[in-house]
Amino acid sequence: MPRKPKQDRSRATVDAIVEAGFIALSQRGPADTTTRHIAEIAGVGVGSLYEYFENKQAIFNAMSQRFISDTAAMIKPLTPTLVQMPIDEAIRTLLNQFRSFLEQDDGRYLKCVRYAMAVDFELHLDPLYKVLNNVIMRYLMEHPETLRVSRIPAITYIGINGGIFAVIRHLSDPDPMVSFDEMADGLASMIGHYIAAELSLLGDVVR
Amino acid sequence: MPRKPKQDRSRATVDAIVEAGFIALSQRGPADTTTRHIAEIAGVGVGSLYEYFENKQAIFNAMSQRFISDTAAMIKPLTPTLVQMPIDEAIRTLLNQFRSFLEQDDGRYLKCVRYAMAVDFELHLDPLYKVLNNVIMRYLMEHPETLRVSRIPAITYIGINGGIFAVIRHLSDPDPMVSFDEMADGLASMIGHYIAAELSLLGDVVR
DNA sequence: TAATTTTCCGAATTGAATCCGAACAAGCGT
DNA sequence: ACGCTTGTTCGGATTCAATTCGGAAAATTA
Repeated sequence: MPRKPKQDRSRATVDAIVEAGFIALSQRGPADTTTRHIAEIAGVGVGSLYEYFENKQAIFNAMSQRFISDTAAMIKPLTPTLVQMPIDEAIRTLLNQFRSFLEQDDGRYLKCVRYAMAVDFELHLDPLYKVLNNVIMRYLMEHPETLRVSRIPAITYIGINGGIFAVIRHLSDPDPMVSFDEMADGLASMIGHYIAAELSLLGDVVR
Repeated sequence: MPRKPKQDRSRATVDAIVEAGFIALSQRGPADTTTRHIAEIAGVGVGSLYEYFENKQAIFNAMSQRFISDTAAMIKPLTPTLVQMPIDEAIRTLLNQFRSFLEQDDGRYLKCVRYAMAVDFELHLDPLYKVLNNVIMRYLMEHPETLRVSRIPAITYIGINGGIFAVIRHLSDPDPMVSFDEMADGLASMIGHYIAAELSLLGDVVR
């Protein structure tokens, strides 16, 4: 029965715990991250963890949620710029931004995603999907001719999921077959060509 | 210091333990899968687990390895058939086979893969990559004109990683935006169109 | 069969996660 | 300022799962 923090002091404690979770997890890995480590790094007693979190797993969940909402917050302001770009450039930009985001703070997020991310990913990824879907929707409205491309929902689904996991996997891969830029370029031109092919097909039919 | 099994009896025990791991994990989830459960399901004493496995994590690792090698073994014999198909049909076939494979035995594998990251077992994907790369290499040799398509390594990388994770994620998604077939069709036509677009581009240059 | 090696076991140990009640701080009406 | 209620912190005590260990049982060898 964890409580909700009512005062500023306790909100700061909760924050410190989540932050300490990122530090501990990225430093020691999942096996050696104990509640005492987290408490020590956060500068609070072990007992305090259980004031606001059901159990250790709940701390990881909170971290996951914060990570996703931070990612979404990072992408949201890019929307206006992205929708003005050619599709392939937009994808390259997005992938590169995601990469720097994951690598900031000495790769803290990246290390954590590797471990903690998938506990329940459908639940936590939601805000990120929302933002990305929004980007795509605005893109379509900005370029109305692309609305006639078929299989847009399926391509969106694959693009988003494939993109997210390909980036994470690539950054975790000690010996990737292709460079990051090559991969980004590959995904960008795959989707770019798909749309071009669909549009020219439409042109043929209309003609 | 876990030992290597020397007799048939002990090899059967090791097998039973790994098998019990799959059953326990898919039935109770990662948090409630204890060494005692695994031992009980396997029909051995708890102590026996540690005769052949360093620790609980090592059991999960063995499961991961078995899962990947089973997957690779499932795909390998499909190679000759796949390389004769049009690319989009080959992709659809592969994705559907992967799906049924994951869903066999009441989704035992699927559930385990979902928990995979939660339990922190690194998927030892290497053997699977090897088989898939082999399929692609033979495909290219069977259809030499496709060798001139650019960015083949990058597209391969994205296709494999995107494909694996898109399938797993889709099958775990309680409310997917698109049907499985739509997704498979999307990936298939995306790659199909990419290759077609690249080839027609080459044609223009040559002409 | 006796000696040796391999396998199996489960009670005892260990250590991390979790609980809990006492002590400390903040808000609040008087 | 003062007492009262509510929010917050803490760390020793408790609980429970992972792991160990020493010896019994089974298989193998000679």
